[in-house]
Amino acid sequence: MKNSTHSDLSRRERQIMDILYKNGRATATEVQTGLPKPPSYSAVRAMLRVLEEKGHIRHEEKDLRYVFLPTVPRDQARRSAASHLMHTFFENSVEQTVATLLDVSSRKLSLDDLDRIAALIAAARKEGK
Amino acid sequence: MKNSTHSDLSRRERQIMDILYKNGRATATEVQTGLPKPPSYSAVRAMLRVLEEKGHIRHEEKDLRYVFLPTVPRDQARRSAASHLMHTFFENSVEQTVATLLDVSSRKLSLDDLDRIAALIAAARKEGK
DNA sequence: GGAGCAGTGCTAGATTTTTAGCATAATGCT
DNA sequence: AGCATTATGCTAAAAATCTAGCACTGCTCC
Repeated sequence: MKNSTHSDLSRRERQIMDILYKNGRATATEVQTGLPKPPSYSAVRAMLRVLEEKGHIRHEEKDLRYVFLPTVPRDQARRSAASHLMHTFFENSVEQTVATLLDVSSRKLSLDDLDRIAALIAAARKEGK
Repeated sequence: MKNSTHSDLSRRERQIMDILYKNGRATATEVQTGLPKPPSYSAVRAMLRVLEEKGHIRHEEKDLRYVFLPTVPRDQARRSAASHLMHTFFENSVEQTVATLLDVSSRKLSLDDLDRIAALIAAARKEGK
């Protein structure tokens, strides 16, 4: 069993996984167009094959095409990505992380959004009690 | 000038940058020990040299040793890492991101912590108004 | 029915990454 | 002074990544 931390993927592999996590699933062509400085189609296919061999992704057949998706469930991937971010950049401080998130996207937040976020805090408080 | 998105670093380069962002700064030896499956000291040095050539890091001399640090200021790196996370895994939703952060570290959060986070929301609300 | 897509599988080769090894310089100790 | 230790600089080469090309299959639409 491979311990597949996001951080021991190669550059292209990581870029591909990012697309897959973002979209949930994607065909080879979609991956190709999503990639920075897109390589040839065959190149993408080869990389997908390797990722599959390594167990990071799997494919399903949909209307005669392959659709690729991560083997690790999205929720789990999210959690570990979030942990890694906090750990690497924010000294594991939720507070600092949230502060930055709010700051980065302050333009796009409505009052309703803020209400919902506040509700999350309240819920956490109740839970912790 | 290189457009240095975090995502077009090689595997080792990324691992090294993570250590540097986490610690703020580090000597070659510290980088070495921080690396998963640590390679030889010379290997680390070589990679640091490359990272420096590419402009991702620089070094200062401290007591006759080199101390390496990222060229991009920590705050800026934080912001773009946080953005990338939200974008890749959370459909740009602050709310969902925060929910996951809270969940992941619920054990470690005191009521005070939650108060401070709530205060951030309140501040954002005031600001937006 | 066959020409033209659009997809897959595989392989060989170029390019990058990653690594170790060796030479050299400065320090500190005996 | 001489030696061990701990740095740095550089280079060659192993290993891994990344890429393109070709062969094959199945579909569709003249």
